[in-house]
Amino acid sequence: MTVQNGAAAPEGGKARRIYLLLRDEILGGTHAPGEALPGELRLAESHGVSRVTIRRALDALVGDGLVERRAGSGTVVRQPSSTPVQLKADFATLMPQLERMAAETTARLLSFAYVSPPQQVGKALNLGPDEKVQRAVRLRRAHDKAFSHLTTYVPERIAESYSEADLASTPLFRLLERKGVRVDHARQTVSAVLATPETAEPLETTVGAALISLTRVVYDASGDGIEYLYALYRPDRFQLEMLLNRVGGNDDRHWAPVLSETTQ
Amino acid sequence: MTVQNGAAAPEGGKARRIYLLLRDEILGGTHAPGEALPGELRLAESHGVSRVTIRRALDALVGDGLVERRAGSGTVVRQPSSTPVQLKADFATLMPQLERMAAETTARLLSFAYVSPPQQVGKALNLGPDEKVQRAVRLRRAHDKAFSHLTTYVPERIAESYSEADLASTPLFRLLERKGVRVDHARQTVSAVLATPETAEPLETTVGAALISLTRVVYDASGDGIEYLYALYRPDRFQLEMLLNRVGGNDDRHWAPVLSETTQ
DNA sequence: GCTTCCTGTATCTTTTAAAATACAAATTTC
DNA sequence: GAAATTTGTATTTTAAAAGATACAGGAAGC
Repeated sequence: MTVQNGAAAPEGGKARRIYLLLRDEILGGTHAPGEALPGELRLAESHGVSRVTIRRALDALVGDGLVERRAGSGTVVRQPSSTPVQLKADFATLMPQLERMAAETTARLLSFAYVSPPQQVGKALNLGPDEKVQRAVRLRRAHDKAFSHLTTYVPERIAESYSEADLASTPLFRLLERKGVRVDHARQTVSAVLATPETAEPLETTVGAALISLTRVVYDASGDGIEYLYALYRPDRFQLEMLLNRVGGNDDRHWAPVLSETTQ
Repeated sequence: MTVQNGAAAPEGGKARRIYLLLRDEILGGTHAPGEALPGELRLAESHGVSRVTIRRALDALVGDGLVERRAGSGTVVRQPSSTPVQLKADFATLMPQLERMAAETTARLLSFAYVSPPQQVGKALNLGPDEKVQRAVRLRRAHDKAFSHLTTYVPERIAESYSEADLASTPLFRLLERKGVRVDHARQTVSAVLATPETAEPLETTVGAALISLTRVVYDASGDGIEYLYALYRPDRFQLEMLLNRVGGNDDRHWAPVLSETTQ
């Protein structure tokens, strides 16, 4: 990553790079709705490319409905008429959020199979070398817009207590507790990844777009891994949010998450 | 984003796209260290490009020191010798973590100025139309490797109580409390963005790489905004982690974050 | 030792992207 | 209404990326 002595990273289409950057900035709020972007000539100069290239990037943004151009006037960020509702999940109390959310959202099962676990999954769940896992890939939509791509791995011995049909209708969580698994604690990690051809397509986005990734490993009371979740979220349609309070006395002031109801 | 009626997004350099994807997968653990990648021919087929293009992408990975190639044998993911230490921060108790971390890390001030706030910042801090803010951009390194890029906005009336030199030596947080600001609560949001030319360079990464973004707004007891933080993290050098416990009785079982010491 | 599967290397062609440039037309500003 | 600024459009040229193809050479399995 740091070492750049060998071959340099391929530059890649400049128009596309600028398209992705501008899109990111617009969705991220750097360019607020209603605000005019810098002129094409200015953009060309600041990005070190020709105006034609800037134009190609802007064409794509117009195609996405993110900006409007007016000859002679400028290019303006559109009001996000189509996505006024952005889903938010609270970090601190994640599950209840998700369960409540499940009412408004639909989940589609994209794939379902028993496979040998990827190395990292086997390690996290502490599986034997020949133990198999059930892998399920689901796509969640809200208001007919895909916002998350979930891949779950469950050890075969636990997974065999429910069917594919159960999974399609009931949250995995409920199924496990019904079976008598005593869910105890979990560890989750948040990161960022690029959309691949496999994940971009169901999420209705572009290869190379930034996605939030969340990895969660759930354990039972005895410390055995129960479930490995790898979730991808479109940052423009889903946010992970959390409230913190400053607590404690003078010597030990620190932050603690607010556990009450959802923010907002 | 969804609407693809207008101009399609520019395709962009395929070699670069594949380079970024493979890099992402390697750093994300999909291809474990020591494991052989699929052969060039296989990769070419699965990505729908020629072998030459795959080769260009792999060349760049070799240049980054992420993979090793052996003629006749294959291409293998290298053991990450250079970055064995990955920093982790706990979400639930973020600040203590950061303060402790500050001991091992260095921070460099990249820019310091009083400016008119971006629209989103002004709104979040509930500033008047002509109120200015102090903007400071800092770069954090650990073991000589940059891992985070921080931009903070503080209303002018609060910021004027400390100098640029203070900021370089003392955490912003301490400065505020010393001044008598009663830090009360905060709201933070995690997302994912692409590295821009401006952020990629100091973070020693590539334009178009995925970065974790964290936005935090800190309020005082009366609800006034004190600080707006926009942080970018390299996902390969920094992780946001959090432990959860399953708590509550039968009727109201839910998750609660573990507040004790760091995980790991 | 033979076969198979892989990477290394080289050349040539085709395709695509980017740049340079010029000018028309709409809009704002003064 | 003149000037300046901005987007719209078109053409030509240049540069870069991708593809197709062929063959040499190392490594592993049988």
